[in-house]
Amino acid sequence: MNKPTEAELEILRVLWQKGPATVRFVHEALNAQRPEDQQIGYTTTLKMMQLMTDKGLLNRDASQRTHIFKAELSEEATQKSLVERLLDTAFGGSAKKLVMQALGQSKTSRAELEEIKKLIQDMEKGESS
Amino acid sequence: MNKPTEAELEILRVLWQKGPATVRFVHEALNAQRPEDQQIGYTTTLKMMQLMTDKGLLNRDASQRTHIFKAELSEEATQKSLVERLLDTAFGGSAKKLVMQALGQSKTSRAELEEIKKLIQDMEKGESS
DNA sequence: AAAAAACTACGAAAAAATTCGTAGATAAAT
DNA sequence: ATTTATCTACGAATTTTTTCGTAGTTTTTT
Repeated sequence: MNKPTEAELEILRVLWQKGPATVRFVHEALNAQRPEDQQIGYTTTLKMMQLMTDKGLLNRDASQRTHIFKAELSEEATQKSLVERLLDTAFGGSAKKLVMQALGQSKTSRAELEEIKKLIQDMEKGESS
Repeated sequence: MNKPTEAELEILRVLWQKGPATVRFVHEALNAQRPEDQQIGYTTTLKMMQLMTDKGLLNRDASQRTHIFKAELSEEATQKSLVERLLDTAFGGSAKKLVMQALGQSKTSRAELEEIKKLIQDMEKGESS
């Protein structure tokens, strides 16, 4: 029953990528990605992370004055539920459509394409029907 | 600049699937999918569709008293922008991760897998680097 | 032709998500 | 030892999204 909002996802992304971190660290990472004219305040990030902790999205180590937060759910688990949601809210359950959209619009590297192809081949092997 | 909200998507889905329709029709389709205890009011759907029309998401034929609405953007165009959004809000731009998630969790038919593989092969051909 | 049902318009309440300011405490710098 | 910077807590303002009630018309039913 987890559906992180957009703002929450931004924070999760930082934590997934950089590992457990302080509010300050996350905050700076967020603002680094934002245009000059829409930087957010420190307390906004702080509040956000506090709320996320209450919701169970984050986990905090408060043994030091400066708390360390980490994502409670793995990147994969969260992505899975997001894809699931997108799949049936917007794609009527068709993974093919989604995949083709995703590949069609982004410049995916050759190496990545190879990996995907391998995955597909494995799936085809593993399937009986 | 299009990012339909969840509630808006629900309406769009009806219109994509059923074609241009009245508020009444959409409204009933929506409530048909909802549990008894969270049905929405008619004027809610109406207002929603009016707002969507203002935003340019819908298009209305008001020549009759009972207006007929249709989705302004095609299902594909919208899906594209949704995938785009998901890609960079949750997958940090990595189409590979998204694709692998999508394939990993759904039972995609062998035929569909083939189609996807073909797409990938085409992409690999078309690329120079 | 009166009553009931169905429509749109529209203001605004309610709910959800985001943002921020202030206060009080601790640590760091001068 | 003072001042300055940094942190968390927390209430609340703002913004966005969703919901609905009321009013005024037109159509349909009785």
